[in-house]
Amino acid sequence: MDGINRTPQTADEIAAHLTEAVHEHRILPGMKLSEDEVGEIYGVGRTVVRQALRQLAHDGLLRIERNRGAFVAKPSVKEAREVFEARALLEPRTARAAAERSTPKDMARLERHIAEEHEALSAGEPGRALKLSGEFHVDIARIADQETIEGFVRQLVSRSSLVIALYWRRRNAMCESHAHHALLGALRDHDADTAEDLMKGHLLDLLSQLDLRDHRDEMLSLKDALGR
Amino acid sequence: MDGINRTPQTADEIAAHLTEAVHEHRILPGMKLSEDEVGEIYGVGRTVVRQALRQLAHDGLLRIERNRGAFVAKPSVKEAREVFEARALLEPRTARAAAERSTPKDMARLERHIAEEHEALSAGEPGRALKLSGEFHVDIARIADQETIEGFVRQLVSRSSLVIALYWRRRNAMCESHAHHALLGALRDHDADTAEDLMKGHLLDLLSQLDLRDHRDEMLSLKDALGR
DNA sequence: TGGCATAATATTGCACACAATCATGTTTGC
DNA sequence: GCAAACATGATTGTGTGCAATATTATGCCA
Repeated sequence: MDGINRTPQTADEIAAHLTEAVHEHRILPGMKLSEDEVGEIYGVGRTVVRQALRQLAHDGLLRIERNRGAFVAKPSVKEAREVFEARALLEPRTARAAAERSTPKDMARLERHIAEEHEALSAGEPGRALKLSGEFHVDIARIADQETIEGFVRQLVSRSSLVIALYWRRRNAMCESHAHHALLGALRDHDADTAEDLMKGHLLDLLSQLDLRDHRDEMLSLKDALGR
Repeated sequence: MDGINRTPQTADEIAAHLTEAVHEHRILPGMKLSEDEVGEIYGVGRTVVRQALRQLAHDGLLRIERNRGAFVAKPSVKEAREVFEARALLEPRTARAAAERSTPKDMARLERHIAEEHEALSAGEPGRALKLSGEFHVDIARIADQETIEGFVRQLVSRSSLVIALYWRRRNAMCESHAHHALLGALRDHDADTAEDLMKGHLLDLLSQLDLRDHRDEMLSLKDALGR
């Protein structure tokens, strides 16, 4: 649908593919990504894999330890708060700009996004729903025609996926699609104020559904300090 | 003073060294950074250089063209506006947070920064002054204890250096150190409102001193399209 | 003389081989 | 029996050689 080549070959494509796997929670925090292993999966040498891994590490998704390997990052509680504070600074104002610039074509795209999100939830694929939910936020920055901020939001959404994987309270469902639906309405009506407020509230909702007590990350870091 | 090893060896060190050169306007937009050349300078192989170059490209400082090489990016007018819009979203609120958390140790560090900035201007080293001016902004994010935003600001400051190299109006001096001095005072007094306002105004001042007329970048892109 | 096709050259893209370093399992001494 | 030191295996770090591709130079033809 979106990509022609079925198997990613270049470093950027592999990085994008791995990022998507993180978004869908198919790759979880703490997992090791061996160069040989990844290279064998995609049928490329270690040189290309290394480039992709360093790229993801630069975005904060991986943590490369010298002569140890690349591990999926496990954001600390502080890091989790920082990610959502940064999103709170960037996204509401970006949603306002998007509301002022939105076109019918953008609206159609967002509607399709929401529809797929619903579909994924109905089909019992929370990972795919989460990925689409993140892409929704990136798309708003794209509608605002702010490529620089779009890059930041993309990175923050990726790291948010890790945060959700670690600190999400309820495993069952993310019943947040109505927030996206409301945002869609504000964008269609070019209601900048409402769009900004909705986005701000949406991000606060997300944050409030996280369990960010201090001892949690210490437990996790201990757990893998002894039990891998 | 800051680094023990005089010659950068690892990819991150080389990337930092090159970034510093961009900040000091010793490396200008459009310049080509050959892998062999850079590798010979630092005494390392092309593998390490390639990692550093791709890292800088990911930050938007370089543009890597396939089988062509790495060239220092030349931000378009749109990109320049985006950079300062992103800074306007991030830095004022971050200055507010810094004002609420600033310690005497932080103040001493900032004072030393400003003193060095003055010194560089007096010594007729505008490049070094510009670099220190950028580090001032990054330091405020550090004082706010926001590592994620600090990373974004670091990237935006780097790209701002490129923007200034391309679109700055007056070549003579950047008499903006008084703005940094005023900010220092607000941070010392824990005056969050003033700090936020000062930062916002400071960024607007910077933007207003740029010549962002539309034809400028087309001229530049034409110039190197035919005359290298 | 100007335009185009072709050959030569230089630079990057990639895979591979060797070196360095860390983790693990074994052995030895107390 | 326990701890520490050592040897072994595995994984990453880096340099180098070959292949692919873009640019430049050259010669031919109109």
